[in-house]
Amino acid sequence: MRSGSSVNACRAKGSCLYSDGVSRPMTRTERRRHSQTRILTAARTLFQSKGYDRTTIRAVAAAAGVDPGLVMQHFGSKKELFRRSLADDPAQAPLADAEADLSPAEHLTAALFEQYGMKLGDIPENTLVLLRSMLTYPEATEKVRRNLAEQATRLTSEMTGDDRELRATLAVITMLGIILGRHVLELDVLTASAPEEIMDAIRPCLEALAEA
Amino acid sequence: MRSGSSVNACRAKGSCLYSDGVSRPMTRTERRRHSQTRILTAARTLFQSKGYDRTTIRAVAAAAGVDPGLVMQHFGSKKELFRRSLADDPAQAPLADAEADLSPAEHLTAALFEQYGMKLGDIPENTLVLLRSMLTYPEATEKVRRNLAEQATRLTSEMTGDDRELRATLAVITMLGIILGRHVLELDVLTASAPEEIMDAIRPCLEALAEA
DNA sequence: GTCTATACATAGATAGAC
DNA sequence: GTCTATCTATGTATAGAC
Repeated sequence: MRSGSSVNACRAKGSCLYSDGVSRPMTRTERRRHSQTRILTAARTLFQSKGYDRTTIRAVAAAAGVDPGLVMQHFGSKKELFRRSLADDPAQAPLADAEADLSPAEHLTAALFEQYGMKLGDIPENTLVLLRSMLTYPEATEKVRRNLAEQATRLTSEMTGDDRELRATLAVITMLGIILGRHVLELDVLTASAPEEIMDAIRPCLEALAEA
Repeated sequence: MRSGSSVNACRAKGSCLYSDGVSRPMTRTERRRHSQTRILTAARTLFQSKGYDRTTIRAVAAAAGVDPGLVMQHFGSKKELFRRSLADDPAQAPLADAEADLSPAEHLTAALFEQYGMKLGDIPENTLVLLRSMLTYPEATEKVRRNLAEQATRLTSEMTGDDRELRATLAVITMLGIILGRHVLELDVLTASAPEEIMDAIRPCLEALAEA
């Protein structure tokens, strides 16, 4: 009975309604993609809230409404599932060129806000997945280290002064701290403040770091 | 044979040499304290470097040169062992009163440095144990949240301006970020800089936050 | 006080039925 | 494609011998 098995498949993976409003059985490929997506979404949610170690394959499968074995079938290992949870970054926007009429300090601050500021309100899940595990999962630690160093280097190239590398690093770390405080530690003062308020409050601080 | 068992005990727990240079058998209480200390030291080292989840009772026991069962005997559970690794804070020095001739901004910065600055070079292990697990071990998260909130409140009381609570929180978070970057993430720019350099670089930033 | 042995739970991963 | 059953490893915790 094809319709019967189709109903089962639908229950397992959610709605089977297509854009034309007609419910029909999925192809193998479609169903495969659908499952993968569901699993990946569940994985991201759990990795993000509990970190790598405390997120189990079994819990991911349960949250996705599939069998644990299926998770392995699709992703091969927990490590790989984690990697895939980090991937597919939604358009990691490169730094735009500076407005011509900005001072160096304003420019650096603008660059930081462009990179982080827009994220203060709504951070991509990939980032939060990485941040949550950055202190305890070695692979995540290394990735964060590289990201921060890269961002600091980019800033350094636009700064002056003997200690510009140090100041650039401090600026990057400051933004990291704010994101941690707001989205991971969830300090109530930070979650209660609007992103614009936070940016306004931290701006003088960043501009101070920007100047030699 | 008392001397024989004494030798064994010594090997298990290190030297039995006393201040008078004579090796003699320990009392039960002495040996108990000695074991506890060894276990606690090993636990702190592991919790600090690998975090709560990846630190196993077995690894702690191995590092301390004792049996896993003994760890349980002394501390009852892993949670409790972790708590004890956080305790015994070496003199959590209260904030000293401000020098009379400091501006409010300088005062706040001085207060932060007194609290954190001295730690930039040499952080108590207890603190690092807590920080390493603060993103993944709920009990640690909560403790950090409380600590930060408390410190921010203390600063807020000495500040002015509508957004002083927010700015105080940002100041505290900034210091946290630096400590994380230097001692946990171990960003090479930060580990390579002297504490004084870092303090000099971040001072204008903190003073900017201190002013309404 | 300390260690051996083990109970008990839960993890990641694999093999094969459907 | 998906699920059941299971293997294997490892963890915390306990009971009892020494």
